[in-house]
Amino acid sequence: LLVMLDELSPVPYHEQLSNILREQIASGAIEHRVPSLSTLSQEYGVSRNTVIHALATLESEGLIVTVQGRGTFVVKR
Amino acid sequence: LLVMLDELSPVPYHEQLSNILREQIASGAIEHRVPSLSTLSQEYGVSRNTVIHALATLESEGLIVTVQGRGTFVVKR
DNA sequence: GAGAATTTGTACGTATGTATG
DNA sequence: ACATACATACGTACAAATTCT
Repeated sequence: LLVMLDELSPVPYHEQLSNILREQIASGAIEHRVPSLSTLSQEYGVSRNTVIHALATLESEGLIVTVQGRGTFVVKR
Repeated sequence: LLVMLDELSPVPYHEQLSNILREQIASGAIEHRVPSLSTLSQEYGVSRNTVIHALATLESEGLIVTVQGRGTFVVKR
């Protein structure tokens, strides 16, 4: 169920992760809340900073919003 | 001539820097090429990562483009 | 209300890789 | 080949906001 990152791919981790999450949002697999930074970091085996990078991409695309102290959420459209 | 960052400000460094650069682009003080990461890092006394953060903001706004190995450039409009 | 736990935000230093000149 | 310049990624530390006990 959990798509893992490919360390041999030329696509960087942060981009692989944003691609995965974008797809999960599009498919409805993630409906409301995006897992926390720590959770994503552990599940995908990348650093917290890398997760932040991935989420920043999705936020700049307007797909999610992050709220300090609360979490990260899918933008309804 | 060089506006320095305010360490007491609640506005984070990366945002102060992106604000400064945005203004310099708008005013024409930076016409074509944005100083290198190392230059900005040294001049403003912040880390390379912080400069990258600031530039990423401007790039997401479409104001600049960064090209690996070449540099960072103002987008003509 | 107080305190702890959770969660995102900022920032640094470091290392290595990739692309250009 | 060498220097320059951006790209990715890690670990770490602390701050700020929210939520839970």
